[in-house]
Amino acid sequence: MGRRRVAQAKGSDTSPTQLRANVHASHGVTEKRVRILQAGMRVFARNGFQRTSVETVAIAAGVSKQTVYNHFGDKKGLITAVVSTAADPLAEEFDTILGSTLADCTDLRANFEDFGRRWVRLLLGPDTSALRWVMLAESESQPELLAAWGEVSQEGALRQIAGRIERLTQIGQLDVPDAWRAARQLRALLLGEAERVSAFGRVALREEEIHELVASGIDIFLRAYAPAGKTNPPHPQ
Amino acid sequence: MGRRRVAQAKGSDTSPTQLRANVHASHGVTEKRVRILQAGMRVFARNGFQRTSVETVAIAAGVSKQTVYNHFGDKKGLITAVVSTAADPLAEEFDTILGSTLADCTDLRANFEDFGRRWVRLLLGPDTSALRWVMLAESESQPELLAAWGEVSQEGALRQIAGRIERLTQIGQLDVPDAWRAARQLRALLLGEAERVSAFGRVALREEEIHELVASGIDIFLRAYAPAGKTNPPHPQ
DNA sequence: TTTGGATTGGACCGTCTAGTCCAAACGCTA
DNA sequence: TAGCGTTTGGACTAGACGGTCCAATCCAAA
Repeated sequence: MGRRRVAQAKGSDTSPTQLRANVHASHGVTEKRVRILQAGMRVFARNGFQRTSVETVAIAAGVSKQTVYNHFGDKKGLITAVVSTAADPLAEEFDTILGSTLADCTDLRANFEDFGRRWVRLLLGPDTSALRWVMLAESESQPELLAAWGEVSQEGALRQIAGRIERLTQIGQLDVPDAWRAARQLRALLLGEAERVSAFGRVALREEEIHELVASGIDIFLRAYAPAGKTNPPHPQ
Repeated sequence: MGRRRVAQAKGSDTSPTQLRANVHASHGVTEKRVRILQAGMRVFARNGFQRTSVETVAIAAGVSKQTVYNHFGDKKGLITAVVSTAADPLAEEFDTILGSTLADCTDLRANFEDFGRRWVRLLLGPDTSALRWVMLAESESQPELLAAWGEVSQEGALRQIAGRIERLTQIGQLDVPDAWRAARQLRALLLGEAERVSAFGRVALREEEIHELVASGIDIFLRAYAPAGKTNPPHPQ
């Protein structure tokens, strides 16, 4: 703990562009740190936490091993930093998704499918699936890692979804006797199936797989919960 | 010419089981082997494959390390033997379950719930959840391990379930337009949710959790697919 | 009793890795 | 230019682990 530590300064800048050419130019304080985090993400996602040595990360980052230890203390600190850096934008993104879907609307099916696709993409898309797998696989040693990540698929997200379902029921667009249960069912249909198809995050889902999978889940969901009067149009494709 | 030396366990030893040519008396030959397998199951399930040394297994089995190597060649062989020993009864058990459920019957809901509970119990009950977790977590190094195990939750089982659903549709007890898709939905509702609740096999499911989870899954399934005429009685509880 | 495979204990090797330590080099800023 | 914090490379410790080798021993069958 007593190690000197550079300022936390966790910028929300996750700009895709990396490898800025300026070797020493602009204020190198956080630069090394960012490079280590990015390299860690790459190499951890590919090889797993346990099977990746600190030195490997250092080399991948073009940095000495000692620098890694200077910044993150020990391997556990490095892993934690990498994971939380990756998981940070997720909750926010989930709110964004929910902000524009599952509301009162004209085409309920299209709306739910849109939500489902974006939710699945968020958790199992190309950017996140590998790291998600690693976290799942090795969370035994660090269970707290899954907390931040899981937030967007756990109780917090579920509560919000249940709220939306309840409101849709109140305005007559759905006929759901138990919103909480329905939210869990929806998660199972979307994320459960997505996780299986993606081998629990080991392979990224293709867009067409996401489409089919979400269409299937939303179909049974609306078949079960669309009001009797509503037509519940089957997918036109 | 050396002594016995179970020579070159490396490459050529791809034979699944060395099938001890039981040169010896009936009892002693397999006894050590069985003890090693049982100990391996215990200790692997608790600590994982990678973090458990061969010597640990040997000690837990009350056997010398060399004996383990004599029987299984190397660590990979040991793991494979342990897993397949555990997974062996699963497929058979699934057939048993399916043999007595999802057939023509009077109470469809009770029948489906019975099937669901037994399926979930088979894959995530107290006996199997720990080992399942370990397999899932460490299948990166040995993907083939999941094959035998996954058989009861993968395509094979799914095909059988789809067959049952199709027949039930033909005799008018269900109204399912796409049996294959419905089978996948059923799996997501039952196993997907069960896996999440059990933290992907890390903790065994309690019987009441299984009950609630299966009741929920079957409820939406029948709500979606019960024929319009059928009453589809909600769970009396 | 002899025989020979099965078993044992333990030394041993090579490799990998987390983490430490340090002196020299570097680069920014006063 | 001098000072000061960061970085670097590399040597080093300590421990874990897979796997091998071997001499001694056990034990049931012939």
